[in-house]
Amino acid sequence: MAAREDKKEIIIEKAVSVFAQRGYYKATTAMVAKEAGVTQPYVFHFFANKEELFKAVMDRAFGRIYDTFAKIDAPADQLIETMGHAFEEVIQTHRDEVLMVMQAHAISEEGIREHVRKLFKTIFDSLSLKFERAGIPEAEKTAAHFIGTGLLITVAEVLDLPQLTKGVGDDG
Amino acid sequence: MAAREDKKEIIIEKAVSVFAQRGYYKATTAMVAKEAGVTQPYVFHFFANKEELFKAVMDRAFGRIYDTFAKIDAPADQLIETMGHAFEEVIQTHRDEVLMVMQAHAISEEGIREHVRKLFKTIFDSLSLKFERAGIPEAEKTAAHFIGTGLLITVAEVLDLPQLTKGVGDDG
DNA sequence: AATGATTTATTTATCAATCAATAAATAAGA
DNA sequence: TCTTATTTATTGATTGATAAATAAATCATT
Repeated sequence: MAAREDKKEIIIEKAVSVFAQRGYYKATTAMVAKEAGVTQPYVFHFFANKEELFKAVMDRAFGRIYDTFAKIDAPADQLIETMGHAFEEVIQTHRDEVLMVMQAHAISEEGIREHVRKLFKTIFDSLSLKFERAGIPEAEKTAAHFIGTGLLITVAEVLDLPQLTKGVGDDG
Repeated sequence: MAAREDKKEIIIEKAVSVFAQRGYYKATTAMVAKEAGVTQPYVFHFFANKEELFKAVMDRAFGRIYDTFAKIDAPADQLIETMGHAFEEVIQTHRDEVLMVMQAHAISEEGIREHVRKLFKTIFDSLSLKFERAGIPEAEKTAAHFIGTGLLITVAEVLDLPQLTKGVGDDG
């Protein structure tokens, strides 16, 4: 029988796709449990409530994006382009996670909103620092633009409006 | 006693703020009814279901943003700046409506998503056309960037991260 | 103008469904 | 046997929605 940590891991993994596809409110703990091959009440053995489960899922998804940017090391004049490509790659390999992260700001649960706030701030700060260290002028503005582009890509994906991203990513 | 259309109007008006403040799923028809000074079932006398009510609310909010841009007439070299200022003004005068529109893409109700898609497309097309007619190069890309900035402002507002919008709006 | 009939507006009461969460019971392994 | 892992059974709370009842307004007729 699978060890406790394994089961917890599986639940988080499956919850990512359930939350991503249905959104926080339409995703039920029963669905997550079913996907993970576990009974619904057993989810609450690992997470105090639905909110805590979602936070764990967000940490997982955010972490992947954070790590993707963190490990990039390119010369200043290619940094933004390289990071842009890296982001596009994450979107392809972990589409659900990225879309979920970029839509999380719309969840009106106070605890979640605060958590999401911290995660966005962490990403923004690390982007700013990276750009600043690379000697890129207006590092913060560039970081903000980077996030704004991510949001735009998400809306284009979710609403199936590819026109919105035609030519996006060509420059900074 | 208020005429039928008046009541419907009042319900939409109050529903805007309820939906904006609580989000689609956490907003209940009972709350909307209470704010409008009406009983909960009576809301269903005007709208077939919660979804239809929300669509009406979205039309109202989107319409305001659309009209704001539509009536702007400025020389090409000042158009984007003028429109940016106009948008900032709408955010101040009708904050709830703007934030709601910019977050609507995260609602996972199929009917709503399709409606939101059409509204976003309408705005994007009209922005593109306006920029194109003004002789602005890369009109579509500019329109997309405009929307992306709106999304960024929304996230900054909702998550209380003013750093994200420091310096945003200074250029195109 | 007063009265009664008829339609329109609005409420009370309630249903059926869903869901997160708890508690108690059982199975498995050490 | 004792602990850990997991399930069954159940609950309490919400919520969108419906149906039946009431009140208010409108209108026709005397």
